[in-house]
Amino acid sequence: MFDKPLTVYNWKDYTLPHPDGYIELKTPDIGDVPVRLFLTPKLLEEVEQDVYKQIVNATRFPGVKLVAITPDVHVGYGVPVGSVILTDDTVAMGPVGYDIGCGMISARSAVEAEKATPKKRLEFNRAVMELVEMGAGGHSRTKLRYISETEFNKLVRGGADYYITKYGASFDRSRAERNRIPVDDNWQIPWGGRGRPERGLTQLGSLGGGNHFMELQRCVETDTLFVQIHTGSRGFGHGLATNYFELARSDKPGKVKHLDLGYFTPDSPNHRSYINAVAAGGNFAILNRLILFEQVATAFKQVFNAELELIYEISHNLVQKEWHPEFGEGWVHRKGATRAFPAGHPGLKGTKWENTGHPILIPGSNKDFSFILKPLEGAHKSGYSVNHGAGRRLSRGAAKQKLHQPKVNEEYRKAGIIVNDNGNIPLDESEACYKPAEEVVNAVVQAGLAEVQYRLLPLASLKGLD
DNA sequence: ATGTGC
Repeated sequence: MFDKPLTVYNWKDYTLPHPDGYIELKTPDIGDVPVRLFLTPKLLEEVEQDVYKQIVNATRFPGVKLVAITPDVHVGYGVPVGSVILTDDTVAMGPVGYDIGCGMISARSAVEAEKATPKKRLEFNRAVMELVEMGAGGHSRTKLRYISETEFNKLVRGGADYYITKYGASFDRSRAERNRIPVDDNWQIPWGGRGRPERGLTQLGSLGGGNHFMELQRCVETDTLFVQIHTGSRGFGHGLATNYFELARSDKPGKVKHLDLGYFTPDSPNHRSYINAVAAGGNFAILNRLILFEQVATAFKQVFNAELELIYEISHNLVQKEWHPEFGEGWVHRKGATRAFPAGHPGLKGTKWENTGHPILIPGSNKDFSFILKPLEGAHKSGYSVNHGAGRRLSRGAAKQKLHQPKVNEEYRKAGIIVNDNGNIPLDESEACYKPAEEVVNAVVQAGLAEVQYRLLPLASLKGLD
C-alpha cells in the first residue's frame, strides 16, 4: 500500500487551480483521492520535494476520502505537518503526530499596549520564568509534579472538568474548544514500552521545548495586551504515540514497513484503544494549557495588575469524528492543522460559537504577526481546517549554522522584543526560521476558508531551550 | 515534539 514506487517526480506540474480557490493535485500516484492544496503559487514553489511522497502516503491509508494541505506545510513523520486527512473508519497515528493534543490558548486584557514598556516586558518574562518550567525534559513546578498514578489517571480521563472540580478554576473556561475528550472506562494507559508515557506523570504544567512558547502581544486592532500559549502533551502524548506505532506494527506483521505509517482499521481492538489514547493525550494537553495559562495570568496580574480573559483554546493535533457535507461522517485527522467550524456547523451546536463560528488561533514566529481568524462557510473545502502556524522554512541545523547570533540579537533588540531574560535569541526558533505569517494566512483568506479578526505583534516571548 | 542515542 505504501511501498508502491512513485511514478511522478515533477509533481508540481500536476497541479491545477480549482475555481473554489485551492490547487488540485492529480497524479497517478494518488489515484482517485481528492488532494487539495491550500497554497498560493508562490508558497507551492517553496514546498520541499519530499512533501510529495508524504502527500502520497496520506492518500494511501485505507478509506481516505480527502487530503487537504495547509499553506504552512512541511515534512513530518510519515505525512506532512499541515495535513488534514478524512477517512471513513481507519484511524492512523502519523496523521495525528507525536505531540497528541498540541495546541494554542489565547487571552486578552483591557490593558493599553503602551503600558508594556521595555522594563515591564522584561519584568513579565522574569515573572513567568519564576513560575513556569520551560524546556525539553522539564518537570512541572506545580504541586501536580507529585501526583499519584491514580490521580494522574483521573486527570487524563476527566480533563478540565475533573481539574476544576478538584482544584478549582481561576478563570472562566467556557470559551474553550472543550473541557474534556471522553475516555472509555475500560481503557488502560499503556505504561512502559518503548514510549514510556509515565514520563508525563511529573510534567503536567510545563511548557516543553521546540516551537512551544508563551508570548505577550499587542493587538493591532484594539491596541491592548494579549497573551498566547502553545504547548502539548509532553512526554505523555509522545509515549502514547510511540507505543501505538509499535502496536500497529505487531497488529499487521510485515504489512506496516514504515513505522510512521501505522494505522488501525475497526477490526483491530487497538482501533478503539488508540482513539482512547488520543482522548487521554488530548486531555493532558488541555490541562497543560489550562495550568500554564493560570500561571501566566498570575504573572500578568503581578506585572500589569489586571486580569486576562480567555479568547479560545484549541488543539491542532487530533483525530476526531466529524460530519462533512461532501464526505459524510468520518474521522478527521489534523496534524498541524486547526479546526475551523463556521457559524451553523453542527459541531458547534449548543456552544457560544453556534452563530459566529469559533476563533482560530494561528501563531507566527516570535518576531512576526500572530493571527486570530474567524471561519467562513467555505471552510468545508479544506475539511473545516486551516493552517496551525507560519510553517518552518529553515531547519534547526541550518538556522544555527547560517544565522549570526549578535546580528539576530540586535534585530530583536531594535524591534523591542524581549525573549526570555538575557538578550540571547534562540536561533533555531527565530524569525528567519519561519515563513512570513501574513503570506501564509493570506492563502487561507484567498481560498475563502476564514477571515482575519485580530493581528497580534510580539512584545515579550518565552521559549524553553532544547 | 521528545530527551536520548547517533
